[in-house]
Amino acid sequence: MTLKDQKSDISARLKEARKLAGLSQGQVAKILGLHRPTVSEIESGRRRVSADEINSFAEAYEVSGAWLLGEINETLETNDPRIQLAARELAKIKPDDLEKLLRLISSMRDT
Amino acid sequence: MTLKDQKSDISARLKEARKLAGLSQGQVAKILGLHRPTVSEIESGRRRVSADEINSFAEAYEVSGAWLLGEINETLETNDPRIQLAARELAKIKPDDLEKLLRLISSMRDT
DNA sequence: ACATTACGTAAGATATTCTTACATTTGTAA
DNA sequence: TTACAAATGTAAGAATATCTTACGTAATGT
Repeated sequence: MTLKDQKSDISARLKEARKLAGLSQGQVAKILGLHRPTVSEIESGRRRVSADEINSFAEAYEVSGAWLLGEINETLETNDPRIQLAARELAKIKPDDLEKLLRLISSMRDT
Repeated sequence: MTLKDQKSDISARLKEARKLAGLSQGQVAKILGLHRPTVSEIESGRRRVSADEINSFAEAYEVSGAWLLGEINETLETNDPRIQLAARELAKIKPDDLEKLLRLISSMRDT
């Protein structure tokens, strides 16, 4: 699989975000501790971007990492008979723990 | 800079999310088109994770990429054994139903 | 036009990742 | 416990990607 075939085009968003931030590739390279050609390669989609680099870019450009990833909010339907069965399983968990669990899961949940 | 020094520990979240999804490394590897040792290396922090891989993991585990990036505040003690136990129960529920279930319970929680 | 800054790219050196194989751990049934 | 199976960890050479420096072109401003 070539790099160009990758579905999510983070490179375009990185380039767009950089310009919105009013920064040059050289400035960004210095901030992130990269070489300038590396930034060029990234924005042209010839070089991958790691998780930590995404976070660094997001901070430098003041955008969310989620936006850089191209995450799309998806809605979903809530009517399914199997839910009630699953809910009965959940009911076995102690209320105190359930509260914590819900907070954990909701923080992980797709928006 | 070694890989372990990277501030955002996406590897730990990937491992946690996989277990919550009830998947083995082998299953995940097949879904994402990776070799199983690669998943192992990723979860141990010895291999980087690219932007597209983050999106793929997020979809497979049904968590947000933002959470995998560590953007969402982790206010919870995830090493609490009681929560791990509860999470194991939740892992038995089919991923498709999990999100629906969470919505149901969230709506019940508000009173 | 000239100077300066920004950006793209080439090429060899370096580093990472891939792939296969084997080892270790963990879970489970006899 | 022992034995077996499944899951995970890891080693090592091959394949690939990235780094680093250098040079070239395009854009911008004076």
